[in-house]
Amino acid sequence: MTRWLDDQEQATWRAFLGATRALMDALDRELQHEAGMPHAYYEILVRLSEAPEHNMRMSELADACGSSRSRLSHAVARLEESGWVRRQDCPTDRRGQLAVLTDEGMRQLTEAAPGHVEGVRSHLFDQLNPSQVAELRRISDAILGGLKEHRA
Amino acid sequence: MTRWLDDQEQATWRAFLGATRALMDALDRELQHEAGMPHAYYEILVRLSEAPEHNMRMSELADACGSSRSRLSHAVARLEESGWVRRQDCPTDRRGQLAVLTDEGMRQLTEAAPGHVEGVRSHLFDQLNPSQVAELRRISDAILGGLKEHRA
DNA sequence: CCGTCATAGTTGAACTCTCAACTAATTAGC
DNA sequence: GCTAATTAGTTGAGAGTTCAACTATGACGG
Repeated sequence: MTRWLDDQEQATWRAFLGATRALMDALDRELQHEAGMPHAYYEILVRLSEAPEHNMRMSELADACGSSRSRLSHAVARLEESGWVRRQDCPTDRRGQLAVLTDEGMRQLTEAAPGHVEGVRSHLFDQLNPSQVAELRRISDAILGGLKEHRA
Repeated sequence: MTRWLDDQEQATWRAFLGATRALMDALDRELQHEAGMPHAYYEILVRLSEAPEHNMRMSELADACGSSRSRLSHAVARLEESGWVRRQDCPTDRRGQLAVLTDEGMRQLTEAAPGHVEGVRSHLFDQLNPSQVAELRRISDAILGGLKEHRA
């Protein structure tokens, strides 16, 4: 009954696994080394920096980062200790919290960004031709689409 | 100086990030739920099951799994507690250790495999057409190749 | 041989993530 | 309005990962 992987699929799966793991590990290591934060935390700062007023509801932010609420809660607690984010009560829903990017957080992000972008470019985009980039986009969208359906 | 990402690259990067994260999270959750182990541990069992005599040197195994030595050491310790792997002194190098898949470990793997493969198929391959699978393979190889060069 | 350097693997602490349980506030049904 | 069900977010414990420090063995140059 099991629909096993054929050789082509098996090889693709292992290559994909190896590549994404190595890529993420490299970016995480670089970011940790140069900016003192893991990639997941960097992404939180990015999302906040793009939000109006540099703030977002916790849930919104969790969705944007593809993170669980719990994970985000712990992460924001950590970022608060660093002084890069602060929490604020939501004015329209008394259950809610806003995560707000501080000026110091924005400064950190501005410092970290060039190095990280260079990492993404050199490890990923420099290795692919334009049509591969386009295809990677379509492939990623397809995977994400499938997973969203599964959840529904 | 910084080679920033253009819109197409930015969108591709975020889609890729979201897709791989969601995919790995889903597979990890399924494996944890159905087999009581994370994906990284499953991979260790797979590699051992493919090795002659069901055993491998720790370093070899770490390389095969794209894992650090430390990570593997902790993981094998955990798998040893579960009785799925055991350690054995290497006969040719007194510094070395062999990780050996136990019969019970093999049984666990055999039980876990169909569910996991179904996950990989439904979440990944069912979402892609054959040419996308082929392209994903080439893209993954390119990324991996680039990272290996970087290290050298 | 002997000192130096590299390799194999482990360890503990600090950190991050997951999961389930929990509080508190909002919404929906009757 | 009042109770029940959702939703927002937090918390603590347990599990996995990272990093640097460490032990022990093997390899190499003189």
